[in-house]
Amino acid sequence: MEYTIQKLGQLAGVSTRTLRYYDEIDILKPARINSSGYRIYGKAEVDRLQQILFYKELDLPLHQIKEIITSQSFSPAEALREHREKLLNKREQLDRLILNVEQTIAANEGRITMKDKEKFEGFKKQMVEENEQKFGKEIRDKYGDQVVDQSNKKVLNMTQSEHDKATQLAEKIHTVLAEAFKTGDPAGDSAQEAAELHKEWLMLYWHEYSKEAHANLAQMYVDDERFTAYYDKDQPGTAAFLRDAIHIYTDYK
Amino acid sequence: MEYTIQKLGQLAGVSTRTLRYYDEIDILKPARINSSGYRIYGKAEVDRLQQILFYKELDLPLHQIKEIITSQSFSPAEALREHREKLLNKREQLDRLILNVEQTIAANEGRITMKDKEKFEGFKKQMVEENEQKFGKEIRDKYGDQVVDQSNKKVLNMTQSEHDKATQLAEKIHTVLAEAFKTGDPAGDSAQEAAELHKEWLMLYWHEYSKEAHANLAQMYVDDERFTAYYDKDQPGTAAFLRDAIHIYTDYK
DNA sequence: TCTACACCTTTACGCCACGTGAAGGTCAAT
DNA sequence: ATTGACCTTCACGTGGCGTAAAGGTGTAGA
Repeated sequence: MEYTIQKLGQLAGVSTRTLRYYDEIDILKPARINSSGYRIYGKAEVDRLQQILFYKELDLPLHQIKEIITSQSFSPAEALREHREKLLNKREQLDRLILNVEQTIAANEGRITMKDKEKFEGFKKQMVEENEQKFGKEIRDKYGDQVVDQSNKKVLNMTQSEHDKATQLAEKIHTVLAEAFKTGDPAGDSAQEAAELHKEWLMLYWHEYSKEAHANLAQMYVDDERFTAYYDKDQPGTAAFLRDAIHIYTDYK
Repeated sequence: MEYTIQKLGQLAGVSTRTLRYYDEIDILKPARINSSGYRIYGKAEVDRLQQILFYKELDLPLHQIKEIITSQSFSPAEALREHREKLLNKREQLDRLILNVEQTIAANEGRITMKDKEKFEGFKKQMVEENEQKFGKEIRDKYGDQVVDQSNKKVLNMTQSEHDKATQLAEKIHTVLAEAFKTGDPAGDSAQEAAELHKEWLMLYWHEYSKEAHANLAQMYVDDERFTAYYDKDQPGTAAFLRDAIHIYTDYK
């Protein structure tokens, strides 16, 4: 199959200018030039263009791409494996970024707090601070995507009235919880009322309720400092107290 | 919390040059200038930089970003929701690209064939040819990630000797299958031998075997033209014949 | 056969988002 | 008092094209 410059451009989704530029910098030459001086591309050029675009997707500069695919030690098969690796990396980074956005939304709604540093998780391309970057992932691994995702997903589709209700409930939890915290008894009436209210509040975000998930989430409030900071901001120890109350409420262990 | 230009740069993973440029083009001004002329950034600037980087991740030019975040009708909360949407879109596209790479690898190894057009699926950003773009996804939805992923994943980590063995087995399947096809009986000895060999071959790619997955894959060979083309290339109808043989072999239905 | 129109060509200037000096001032520690 | 890590402005360079401008080519229809 032979292609003119425009045909190839449409096939691959690039402009004719781009193809001429690639010709100019000797990274993709046409298979031949016809009698009128038109550039004609063949099968090999199609594959080569595909290779180029793969590398471009990884943000490699063209001169490096040129080096790579013109080097005689270049193995297309191996290169593809590496591509795949790097794309999977990129997807992980994108996932971090999505997590970041979701957390920023949550932070804006007062469901968690965020440190300045955390605001930029997912932007950094390098693997510096690998620990830090894995933060979100660890939470997910430990408590399951279910907990993190569900609460994020539903809130993003809430109506205004639902949202107002949630805010009101959250405030009520706060006052009842503060009252209960003074008694120091997580099994007491007010603490159990807080746990009950917390369940109600949770139902605005979750589709299904399970005691186990509720208890897990309570533990997460203690383990994840961003949640802890939110609950502890008036009285340190409140997050742990809420966890205890919920664990009693849910008969956990 | 206050930051000097370098501190903010490290926090956000951008260069000081970038921050000075953002100052220059009035997209991100420091909170104040100290007595020595140093740029000092505060909390509001941190948040604004985060917004800018979100938009940059979506490849918006800076002047547009400026317009957006300086417009008084700009709602950060809504913007975040939109961000999330677009990032999810981007991830879908990335998934298509990964699928593309995996298919290219498979094509190179002769497990499927690929048309020129398909070589560029996933590069095109627009939603033209929506049907075509969903192709890979549909296969996944229909047969489950398990079937597609497992066969892709393991082959990418195969050693040379494993790979040689796979190639030999594939050839043997081909000859036995061609022989069986002549008899026309998918329940016959040679057809069942082909099915058995196909299972052996499969075990080089899969971690676990189940009759159901095997039967499903066989049906996919018929439904997905790329596989069909591979099996039918010598004798049309071979893919369907293999499916029948495997369905008998696995007692499917 | 003329004309329209969609192609193709080369040449050349422009642009964005910085990178990379150069030349010099500031700050904290030694 | 010196070092060295900061900061400043000014200014030129660059990558990967976009976008005319000016002209040649191919073919379908009047």
